[in-house]
Amino acid sequence: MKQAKPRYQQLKDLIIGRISSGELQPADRVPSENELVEAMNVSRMTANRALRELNDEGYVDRVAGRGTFVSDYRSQSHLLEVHNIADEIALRGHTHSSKVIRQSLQHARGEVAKALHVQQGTDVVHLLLVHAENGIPIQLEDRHVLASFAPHCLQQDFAAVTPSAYLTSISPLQEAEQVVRASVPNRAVQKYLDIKDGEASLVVIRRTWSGGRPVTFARLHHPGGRYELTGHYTPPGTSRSTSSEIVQLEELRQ
Amino acid sequence: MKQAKPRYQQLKDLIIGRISSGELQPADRVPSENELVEAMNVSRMTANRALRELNDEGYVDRVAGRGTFVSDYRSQSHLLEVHNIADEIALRGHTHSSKVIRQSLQHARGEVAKALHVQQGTDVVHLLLVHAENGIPIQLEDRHVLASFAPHCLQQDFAAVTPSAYLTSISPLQEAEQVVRASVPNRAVQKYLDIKDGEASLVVIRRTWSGGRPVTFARLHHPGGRYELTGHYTPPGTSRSTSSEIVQLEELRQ
DNA sequence: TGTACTAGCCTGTATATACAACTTGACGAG
DNA sequence: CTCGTCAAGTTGTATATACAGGCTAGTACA
Repeated sequence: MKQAKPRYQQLKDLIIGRISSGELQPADRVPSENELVEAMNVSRMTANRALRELNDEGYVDRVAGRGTFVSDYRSQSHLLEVHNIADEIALRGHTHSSKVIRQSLQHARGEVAKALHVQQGTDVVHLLLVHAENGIPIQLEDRHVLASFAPHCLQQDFAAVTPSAYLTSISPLQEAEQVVRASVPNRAVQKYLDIKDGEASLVVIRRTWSGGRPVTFARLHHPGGRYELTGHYTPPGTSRSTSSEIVQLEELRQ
Repeated sequence: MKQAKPRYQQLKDLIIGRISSGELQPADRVPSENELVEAMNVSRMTANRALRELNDEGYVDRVAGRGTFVSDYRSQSHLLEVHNIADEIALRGHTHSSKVIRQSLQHARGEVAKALHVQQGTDVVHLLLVHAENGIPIQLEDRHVLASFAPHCLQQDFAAVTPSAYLTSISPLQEAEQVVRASVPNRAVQKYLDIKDGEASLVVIRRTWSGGRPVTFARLHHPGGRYELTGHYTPPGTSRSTSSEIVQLEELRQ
C-alpha cells in the first residue's frame, strides 16, 4: 500500500519534471502561486511552500513583485555529491548526448588494479566515452568497472543510459571517494574534448564502493574553460535562498 | 534603519543560540511547537516553520509523536568540511609557513563588491599571501574581507595565524559556497607559486557567510602538479569527511 | 514629451483552524 | 501479570484569510 505524497511535494515534483524535461527552460517563468491555486486546486500556502522549497533547493529564483523563474545552473555541479552528468545537464534544461569510444573487456593492471583492490589480471570492463551538452563536449569519461560486479556491462548501450545511471541501477551506491585536480591534458584528451593546446582541464578521479569493496574507478576530464564544480555548505544560518548568481571572476590582476 | 527579522527567523536564531552556547546539548529536547506558541506568542504555523527549517538544515531531528531533539551530526561535519590549509598540512605531518604579500584596506569594486553583496566603495581588507608546505609554495590566497566584519584584520599577523583560522575565531562559520575550476594561471600567479609556464592550476573560489551575509571572498590558487582536493562521500545521512588517502594516477594513455 | 502616480500582480509573512498519523504512558479487563 | 485500548501530546499537512512590501505597466497630468 503506497502512501500518497503530500500535495506540496506533488507540486514540486511536477515543476521539477517540467524543468528536467526541458519544457521549462532556464529563466522561464514558473506558474505563480495564484496560478497554481487555480490550476491545481490547492491553497496558496501550499503552493507557497512548494515554490519556496524549490527556491531553497536552488531550482528556481523568486523575486517579490515579479515572479518565480527557472534558475540557470550553467555549468556547475555539486562537489561531494555523486552526480550523473546526464542529470546535471537535464537540470540545466540542456540536451545531453554521449558517444561511446571504447567498451571492452580488459585485464586490470597497474593503477587500475591497485585502485580497485584486485589482483593484476582481474577482468574489468573499460569504458571510454565523451559526454556533450548541447553538442559541446563537456566530459571525457574513462572508467573501469569490475566485471564481476557488472556482468552485462559489455552489452549495455551507454549512449542511451550513462554508466553512472546503469551502475547505480545495479546496486545502490554505498561510498565514494573523489580527487579533483587540474592539469593540462595530453593530445588524446584535447582531441576528445575539443580544447585548445595549453588550456587546462579539470579532472575528477572517483572510486565508488559497493558491498564494501571498490567496484568502479573513473577519471572524468572536463574542459577547464567551460566547466566548474560548485559546492555549498549550509551549516547554520538561514535557509536563505541559494542564489543562483554566479560570481564572475577575473584573473588575478597583473 | 534596520528591518526586523521575520518571527520564524527569530525563533530559529533563538534555538541556534541555545545550541551554540551549549545550553542545549545533542539529544536534548527542544521546546515543542505548542510550547513555543505559548512562550513566544506566535502561531503554531510559525513555530512549525522555524522547527521544520532547523530540521532541514540539520540542527535538530524531529519525530512525529515524540518531539524535536538536538542533532549531533552537525558538530562532526563542521570541522571536516571547511578546511584550513595550515591544518591540512599539519595533518600530513609537514610544516606550514606563509608569507604575507599584501595586507591593505581597499574599496570594494566590481566583482568583489558583487560577491560580498555590498555597495561599490565599501571598505574591505585585501589579503594576498603564499602558503608553503615544507618550503614549497602550495597555495596563493587572494582574499577580501568585509572590514566591518573584521575590524582588526589589518593589524593581524597572518604569517602566524592563517586568515581562515582568524576569521573563524571571530565568528563561527555559517555558510560557505565554493567553486572549483582549472585554469592556466597568469604570470603573477606563476611567480608566486613557482610553477612552470603552461602548467595548470586548481582554483578554489570561496564565499563565506556569517550572520546571514557574505563576509569574505577568497580565490585560492594551487599548483596543479602538486595539489589536489579529496573528498569522501557516504550517502545516507552519515557525515562526510575528507579523506587523506590520495589515489595515485596516470595520465590517460595515448 | 516626460514625469509622477497608481492599479494590479507577485512574493513574504503571520495567524487561526482543522484533521491525520505517530508515540508514549496510563488505565482497565482478562 | 499481561495484553489491549484509549487519551494526551507531538509532528505533518492543508486551508482560508489577512496585510505588508516589491515590481511593472499603464495612465493621468504637467
